[in-house]
Amino acid sequence: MKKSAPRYTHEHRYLVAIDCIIFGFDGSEIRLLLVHRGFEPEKGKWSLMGGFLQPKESLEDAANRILQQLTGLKGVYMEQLSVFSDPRRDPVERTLSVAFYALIDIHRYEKQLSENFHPEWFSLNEVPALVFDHNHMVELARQKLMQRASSEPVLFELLPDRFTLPQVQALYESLYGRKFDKRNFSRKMLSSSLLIRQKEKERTQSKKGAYFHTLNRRNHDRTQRIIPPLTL
Amino acid sequence: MKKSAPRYTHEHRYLVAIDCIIFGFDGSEIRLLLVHRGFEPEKGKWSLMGGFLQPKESLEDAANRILQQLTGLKGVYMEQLSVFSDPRRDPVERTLSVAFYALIDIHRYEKQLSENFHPEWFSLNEVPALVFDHNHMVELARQKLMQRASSEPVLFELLPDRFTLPQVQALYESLYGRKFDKRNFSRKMLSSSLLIRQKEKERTQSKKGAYFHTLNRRNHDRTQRIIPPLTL
DNA sequence: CCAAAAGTGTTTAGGGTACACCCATGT
DNA sequence: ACATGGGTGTACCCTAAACACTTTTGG
Repeated sequence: MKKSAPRYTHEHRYLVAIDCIIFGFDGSEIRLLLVHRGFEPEKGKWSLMGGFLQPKESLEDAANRILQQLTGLKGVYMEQLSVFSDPRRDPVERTLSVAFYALIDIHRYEKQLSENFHPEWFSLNEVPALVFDHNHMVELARQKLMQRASSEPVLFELLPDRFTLPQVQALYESLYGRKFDKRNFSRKMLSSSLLIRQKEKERTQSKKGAYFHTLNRRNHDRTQRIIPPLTL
Repeated sequence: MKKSAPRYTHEHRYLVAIDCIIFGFDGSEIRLLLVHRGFEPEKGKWSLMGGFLQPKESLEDAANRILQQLTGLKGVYMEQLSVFSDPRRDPVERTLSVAFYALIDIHRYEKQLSENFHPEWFSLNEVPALVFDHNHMVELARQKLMQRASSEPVLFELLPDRFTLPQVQALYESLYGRKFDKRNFSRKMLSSSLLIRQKEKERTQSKKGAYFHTLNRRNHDRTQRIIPPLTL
């Protein structure tokens, strides 16, 4: 009730940061790309890749810019997670942070681009202590991704253009921390008509070889529950 | 570990607003509480209830403050929806807006408290043109609520302490814009053991009267998919 | 007695789950 | 030949969906 006719001129302004939770998949488990924080406070500690919002960009623009700085990738799948706004989350000055999570094909990631940040991939199960509330962000992103992936085929964003069914299964198992039955899993996947089986096989993982598949982009568009609830 | 730290002196700072999408249920359909915007630009147009973030509060604090200003209610179910950050969304000055949606028991809402804002309840199907990107926010909130409600019993936040099964069904039907089969619906609801049937009946809607029910808060806590997917 | 809404049970079909064996190949 | 991982089919169960009649009571 304190302002009867609020003018913008009397309002406070805040720093706005973007932090990116970058997921990748190494073929057997989901990983997280972290960097060494390059400035005080908490310089040198592990951190999510982040940056400040610039005057002429939207948050989505900023997130893409930051992601590209680190990975060299553009046009990556990305989603807003949440804003973190505890007044004391950054001890230097009050800063709001908008967290985004991104799913990238780990093989397209170009190491050399980002040497300044000393980035490293961590297993989702072995995330080190991070600056500020970044551990919390990671945990929330994991949960949201689990939820999302149970109703939409987003996890394919983590896979290369050609992938095998056992790879897909390993991906789901890694995210949900569970084993799935091979037969049921492949039946579900194939019945979605999301996958197109190739003639070639992948032969490094087994003697018999596993068929490569590609995504059927046509069906991929429909956000309908193509992948059934997965009975999580 | 922290040293006397530099401020982030070269970074820009931004206005941060909060906008609340306030849902209610009048017994037959879901409604939206809108206010007359009290200041320029777009003064007098319909708008979501909003306000600016204050220096010592988190966004959640601010959203609760704003909601209480308008409705007199505290401790309301509320959730962060998204941040809207198009650089040109507010023509006066760049403003980020964090949208929250809230579910309130429309009967607890106290008209008199909020006369300054000339609030009015609108049917979700007849939302007028709103300022800035508020129509977009409403649409997104509706979608998110639908999603949420299909896996968690959140919609009970819209109902009074005692309610009838036909009311619950009308609520779901209003949100999803579909009819459900009475028999299947009540079986699902009752099998969740979320509801406790009372001895009294509600008698204004029908001659026979419908049993009141209350929420079983014990089961309500488990976020597990108590309410089955509802086959949307 | 009639209108209006509330309450209740059965059948069927589809999808999820559990479960075990053969296949292809490199060593 | 054998070890390793890849691929496939069947039976059961549970849940969702479709569907219609009886009950209550105010007018």
